[in-house]
Parts: sequence; C-alpha cells; structure tokens
Amino acid sequence: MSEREAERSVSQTVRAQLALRDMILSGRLRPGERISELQAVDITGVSRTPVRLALVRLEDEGLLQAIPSGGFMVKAFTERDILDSIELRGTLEGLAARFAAERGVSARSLEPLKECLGDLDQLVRQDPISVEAFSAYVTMNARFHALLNELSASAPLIREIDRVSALPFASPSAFVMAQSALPEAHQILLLGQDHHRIVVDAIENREGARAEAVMREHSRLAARNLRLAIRNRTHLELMPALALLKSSVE
Amino acid sequence: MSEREAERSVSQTVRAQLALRDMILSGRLRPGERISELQAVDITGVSRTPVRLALVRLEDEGLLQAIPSGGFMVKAFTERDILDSIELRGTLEGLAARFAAERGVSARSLEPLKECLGDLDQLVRQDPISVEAFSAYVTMNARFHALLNELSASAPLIREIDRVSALPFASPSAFVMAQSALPEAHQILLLGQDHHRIVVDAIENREGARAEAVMREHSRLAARNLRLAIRNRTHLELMPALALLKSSVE
DNA sequence: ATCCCTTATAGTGTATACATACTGTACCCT
DNA sequence: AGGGTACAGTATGTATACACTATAAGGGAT
Repeated sequence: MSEREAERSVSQTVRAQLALRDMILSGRLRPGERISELQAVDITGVSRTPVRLALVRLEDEGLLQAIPSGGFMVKAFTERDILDSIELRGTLEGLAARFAAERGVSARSLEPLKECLGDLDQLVRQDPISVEAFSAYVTMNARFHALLNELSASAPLIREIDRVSALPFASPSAFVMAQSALPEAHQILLLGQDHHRIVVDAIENREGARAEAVMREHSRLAARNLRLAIRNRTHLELMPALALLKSSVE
Repeated sequence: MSEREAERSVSQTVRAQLALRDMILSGRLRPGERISELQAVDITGVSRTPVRLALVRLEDEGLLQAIPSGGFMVKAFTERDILDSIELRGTLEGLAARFAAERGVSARSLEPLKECLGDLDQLVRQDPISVEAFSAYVTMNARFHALLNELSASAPLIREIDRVSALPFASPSAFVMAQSALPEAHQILLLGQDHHRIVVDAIENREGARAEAVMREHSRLAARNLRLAIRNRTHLELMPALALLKSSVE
C-alpha cells in the first residue's frame, strides 16, 4: 500500500489528532498556549469539524485543557504532576497484579507472559546494551505490561490504566530511552527485570499483596530514571514528553 | 431567571448530553443498543453537530462504546465490572488519602473536612433516619469525599477519581439511597461514618498506610450495599444505574 | 489623564448540505 | 436451491456558511 493510500485510509479526525499531538509533544506548541480552531485548521489542513473532534479527544487524553469561555490550551504539567502520574500508574498496575493473583490465572494464560519475560531476559543479559537492544526493550516491556494488565480480567481497570499510560511521561517505557545514556543504565534495567520476575512468581503463587507491592515499587524506577535524566540534562532530546513541563528545564 | 432563559444559557451540546444520559440511565436506551446520530437528533431536538460532541463525551464518560465501523452503542456492564469499578475508586481514594497523610496538610485546610464530618455526625445520629436525612447524607457525603480528594493536592489523581466516580454505579453515594430501604441501613451508615472519622485522624497524624487502608475498606461498603440491595430486589428503582447491567436483574 | 462605552475583530457554537462507507435485501446466475 | 453480486437505503465523515459571544482597542466624555 502506498503512503498516499495509507493516509487516505485513516479519518481526517485521526490525522488531525496525530498532527496536533506531534506539535504539542515536540514543543512547537508551548504549554499554556491557546490553540484556536482556525489555527489547528491551518496546521492540519482539515476542516473545522474533524479538528474540533481531534481537540476534544486530545483534551480527554490530557494533553489539552478546556478554557471556560470556550476553546482549548496546551496543558502545562509540573514535575510533581509527572511524578504523581507515574505513582498513579504504579498503583493501578499494582491493583491489576493483585486481581490476577487473588482471582487466579490459568497456567495457559500465564504462558505468553513467561515467554515475554524470557525475551526480556535475553535483552538485558547483554553488556553493554546496544541502542537497538534498548529500543527492542521498550517494545517488549510495553508488551509485558499489557499482558500483565490483561491478566486482571477487569475491563474497567484496563481502561483506566490505558488512559493513564497514554500520558507521554507516565507510560511504563517513558524514560527507558533516556536511561540508555546513563551510566547506571544497565543496573536499573536489571532491577526492573527482577520486578518483572517477582510479579509473575507472585501471581503464580496467588500472593496478592506481594504482586501489588512489587508493581508499585516497579513504577518508582521510572520516577528514578526521570530524576536522573533531568539532573544529567544531557539527553533531554530522548524525552520529548518534557516539552509539557510548566517551567521548562531546558 | 425563567426556565426558558436557563435552558438557553447552556449549550446545545450539554443539553444533548444530559438528555441522552437520562435516556440511558433510565433504561429507555438498552445496553448494547446502537444509538444512531439521527435518532439522537430526534431525541434531543438539536442538530447533528452538537449531538456528535455529546456522543463523544458520553463515550469518554464510559456510558457509550464506540463501534469499530463507526457510531456508538450503549455500554453494557457486568456485576463484576461494577464491583471492580467500586474497588478502583476505593484504591484511588486510598492513594489520595495516603498522599494527604504523607505530605502533610495544614490545620487550616483540614477545617472544612472536620466541619463536614461534624455535619455528617448530626445526620447519622438520628434513629430512625428520615428519607430527607438520607438525601442530605448523600449530598454531604459527596462533599466529604471531594474535600478529602482535594487534600491530596494532586491534580492528575483528582482528575482520575472524578472520572471513575462519574460512572453512576461507582460514585461514593451510588447505593446510599438504596440502603434507606434496608433494615441494616443505620448500622452501615454508622460504619461508613467511622471510616470517615478514622481517615481524618490518620491524615492528621500522618499515618499514610492507615489512611490508605481505611479508604479502600470504605469503598467495600458500597459493594456490600449493592449486593444487599440486589438480593432484596425490592427497591431497584432507587438504583437507576443498574439499567446498565448486561443481563438485567429486574 | 483616567475611566467607560462603543465598535470592530476573532473565535467558538450550531445547522445543514454533500460525500462516502457500510449493511441488508433482492434478484440473478450457476 | 444456494450463493454471489448489485443496488438501495441508511449511517457516519466532512466541509462550510451563518450566528452569537467574548475580548481588546480606540475614542470620547468627565
């Protein structure tokens, strides 16, 4: 399929949403800045109707904020907001792990998770870890978390986790790439992988409290990465999400 | 202000949203049923543009589900979904209470909460409790929970709590009115009020774990109410939210 | 000089017409 | 008789014109 056809296959609304999200995350639209519908029309090239839907969706996503008198502005986040969002995700993933453990999961449904765990093991075993391996880790890590959440078998919970993780700085892999530039990188990856192993073990043995606790702690690794990366300041380009910070650290 | 003027003061979008929500919660639109935009236009009397926005908002709210090929249908919930949503709210409110306790709150900001606690005390002290008092309890209870959540001083967390609580069966007061018809009513209300007292105490003494645990347990009261009310089956009209149940219990 | 009022402008809210995609049915061909 | 295709009807997707509201700037009066 040609690129042109591929572009045609998605709706104008989705296209506008992608374009605007890109503008926001890349920092070309600054936090606090108002986005008028006409401006968004200019940016995206589609008409006001789909632009409006895209803006509503982005508000829902948490990237935009409604202005009381109408219209939208780019949402600004404090560092505290980001840390809280990470803690929030950890809490929800902890609940998912506890549900899985307490309610029990079949050996069969645990298989894909264990397989994923093995793949991650292969990746973190390298020393030093190549940039490609980091990239592969991000993908596989996202898969691991998705599988884990599904084990909760709770549609309302999964819905909320997906929602929180949609924030660019709250997803499980948000700051993994930033790690790749840090000296502590390998050690942190090994710690994270140990958490993964523990949570699978806990679920298998129906240890709800343990499963919940380790997932909460797991999210703290992301918080730690964030702080390290900000302090080092060297590889901010690996964390586009920080464009949303209220008083930019750059 | 006349009713006509009041109606004019809200946008067509909001009006459509209210009308459709009412239709869904009252059961006139059944779970799984598709809502076409034209049908929604007939129901609400506004044109397709605001109807569409209202449908998107209701999807976001969780009452509707997008159909892959386009359009929306009324979402159906299982009893498990409802119980999970209640647990979810409890977990989030627990996190809010822990944040408040760990980070500390000023005596001044705790005042409104204590005042609210006192008002609730007055209400539950009556025996038997009048229906009016039950109704007042619902209002005051909602206020207490809102104040508590604000003490977390975490915008991302409050946002999620509000979102989850917007589900008609997950809010802190969802099944309080149903209680009013139960013999166990007064006892359950007293238990709930004790939870309220404990969480304030825990926050004051910066006992994060205790504050979190009691809010989690607190949400279980709602789950208990739900089960009791369903078993008794006598006052289902007090719980309009149950219109969303997949295989209706009626 | 300052404050208020008027006016112009830009932006959102709404309605509607047109385009396109999907679905179900009926008819025809095999 | 069964299956496939074509067509009609209905749905959503999109563009645009018009209406109304908020806001800011400029001019006049005090």
